[in-house]
Amino acid sequence: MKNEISKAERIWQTVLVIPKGKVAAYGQIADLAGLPGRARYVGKAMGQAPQSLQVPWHRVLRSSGQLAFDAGSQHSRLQTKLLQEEGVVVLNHRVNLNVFGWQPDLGELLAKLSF
DNA sequence: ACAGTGACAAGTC
DNA sequence: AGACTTGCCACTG
Repeated sequence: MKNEISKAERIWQTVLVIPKGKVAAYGQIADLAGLPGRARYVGKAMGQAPQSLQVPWHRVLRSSGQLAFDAGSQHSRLQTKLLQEEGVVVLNHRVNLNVFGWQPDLGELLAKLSF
């Protein structure tokens, strides 16, 4: 025990702030988590995130709006399903960021992330 | 310490 | 629009 809050935890915390019905890009999460340029690490950290945190990984996708997983894979289907259940329209393995893209509010970030 | 790896992103053709 | 190239840097063996 030594490092209090690892980078991965900051990422998880940030993802947890994504409101239901919205989606965010990996790079965006990395940026909000205070780790600009660490988009790749975000994805890796997601895989390590424990279930107990209930991280809404399905609300995280690529900057282009495409799902991060391979089309047809079990993961992508689950992600699509979860998103649609939240009201997010997923067409052709992608999401319209103009409509469902998350635009973080400074107030909420301060309240939940306390940066 | 070093090299390989990666749920990405932006640029080029 | 699709395929390829480069940059990024934390993590792992």
